[in-house]
Amino acid sequence: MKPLSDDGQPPLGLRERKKMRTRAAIRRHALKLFREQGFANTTIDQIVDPLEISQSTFFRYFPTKEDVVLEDDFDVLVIDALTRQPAELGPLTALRTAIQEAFATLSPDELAEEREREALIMATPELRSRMLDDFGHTIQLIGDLFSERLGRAPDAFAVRVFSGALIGAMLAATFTAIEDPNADLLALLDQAFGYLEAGLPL
Amino acid sequence: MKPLSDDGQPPLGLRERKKMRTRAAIRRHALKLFREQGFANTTIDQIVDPLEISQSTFFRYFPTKEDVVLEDDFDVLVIDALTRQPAELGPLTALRTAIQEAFATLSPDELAEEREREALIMATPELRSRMLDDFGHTIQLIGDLFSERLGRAPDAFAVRVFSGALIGAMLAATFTAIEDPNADLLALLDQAFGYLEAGLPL
DNA sequence: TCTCTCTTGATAGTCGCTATCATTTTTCGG
DNA sequence: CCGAAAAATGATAGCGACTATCAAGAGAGA
Repeated sequence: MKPLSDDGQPPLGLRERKKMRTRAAIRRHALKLFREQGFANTTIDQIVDPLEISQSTFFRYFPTKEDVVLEDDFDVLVIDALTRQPAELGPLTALRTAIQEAFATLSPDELAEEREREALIMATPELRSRMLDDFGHTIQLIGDLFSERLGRAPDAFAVRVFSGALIGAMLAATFTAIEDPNADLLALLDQAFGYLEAGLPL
Repeated sequence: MKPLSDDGQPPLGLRERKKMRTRAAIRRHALKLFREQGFANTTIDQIVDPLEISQSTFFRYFPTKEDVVLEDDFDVLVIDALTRQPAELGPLTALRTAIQEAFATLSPDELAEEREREALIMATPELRSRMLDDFGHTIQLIGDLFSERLGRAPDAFAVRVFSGALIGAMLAATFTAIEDPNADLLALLDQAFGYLEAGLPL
C-alpha cells in the first residue's frame, strides 16, 4: 500500500514537485516582466533565458503567452461555493454569498496579487478580450447551475438571459473597480447585486 | 467652387473609388475563404495572391486579419437610432426600438450576410473574444447615452450596471440565436428585453 | 505636361507558436 | 542498487502574422 501524505493526497514525487516549481518560476518571472515593461513588449526569450529553460519548455507549461496571466482558479472557487449553497436560496442570493465565500478564502497578499493581475488584464487588449470570452463560458456554467437549482431545463432561455445579465452587471462592476484603484471590488459587486435584486430600476 | 454630387458629398476621385473596390474585394474574397476552409486555416497569402495585391497592401487596408471580419458599422447604426429616440422614452424602450429601426434598414441579403458573419465570429475563438471586447466599449457608450437621457452623471454606477446587464442579456440572446440557425435573433432580443423590463423575475 | 502626393510592392526581419527528434532525468521493478 | 521504461527537456527547423523601410508606379492639380 502506498503511503499517503497528511492531506490524503498521494505524495508528490520529485518530478511533480519540480514541475510545480518550474511553473511557478515561469509565472512569477513573466508577471514581473509584464508589469515592468508591458505584456506586448515582453518576448518569450526574455522570460525564458534568465530561468535557463528553453522556449519548448515554456510552451509545454503554458499553451500561449496569454495563459501565463489568464490561468486562474477563482472561477472554480466561486462555482464550487455556489454548488454548496442550500437549494432554497434564490439564485442571486446564492451567488452573492458564494462570491463572498470565495473571496474570504484569499489571503490579503493573494488578494493584492489578484488585483494587480486584473489591472494588467484590463490594460492589455489581447488579455482583456480573452478574459471576456472565458466569462462567456462562465455565463453558460452559472446558467446551468441556476437552471438545476430552479428545476428548469438546462437551456431555458429566461435563465440564460438572467445569468447573462448577471455577468454583464458583474463585468460593469469589475470595470469600475479597475478604473479606481481604491475601489473595493467586493463592495461594488454587492451593490450591483442589490440593483439586480431590485429589478434594475432606473 | 467645387461640384457636389447628389448627396452633398464631394465627388469621389478615381483614387477613392479604387480604394473602395480593393477594400471590398479583399473582404469578399477573404470571407469566402474563411467560410470554406475556416479562419485559422486561411493564410494572408491565400487571400492576397488571387487578387494580385501584396501583403503590404492587405495590411494597409486592415490592421489585422481579424479586422476583415470584425469591422462593422451596425453598432453605429444602433447608436444613431438611439440618439434619435424621443427623450421621454425609458432607456429600455428607446434601445429596443432603436435596434428594431437599425435592423429595418438592412435588406434581406445584408441580413443573411450579417447572420453568417456572426456565425463565423462565434465559431472562431479569436474573433469571438475580440467581438466581446468591442461589446465592452459599447456598454460604455450606451451607458453614457442612458446617463444623458436620464440626466445623471456619465459614470453613475447604477446606470453602468444597468447597461452592463443589458449587454449581457443581449449577448445571451445572441449566443442562443447562433446555436439554433433557425432562430430569429430579433425575436429573441425582444424576448430578452421583455424579461429585463419585468425586472428579471425567475 | 510636369510636378507633387498618395498608393503600392518588394525585401528583410521579429515574434509567437508548432513539429520533430535526440538527450537527459526520474521512476520503478527486480 | 541497477537497468529499462517513461517522462521531461533542449535544439533545430519551419510557418504565419505583422512591422519597417524604401524605391517605383499611378492619380491629382496647376
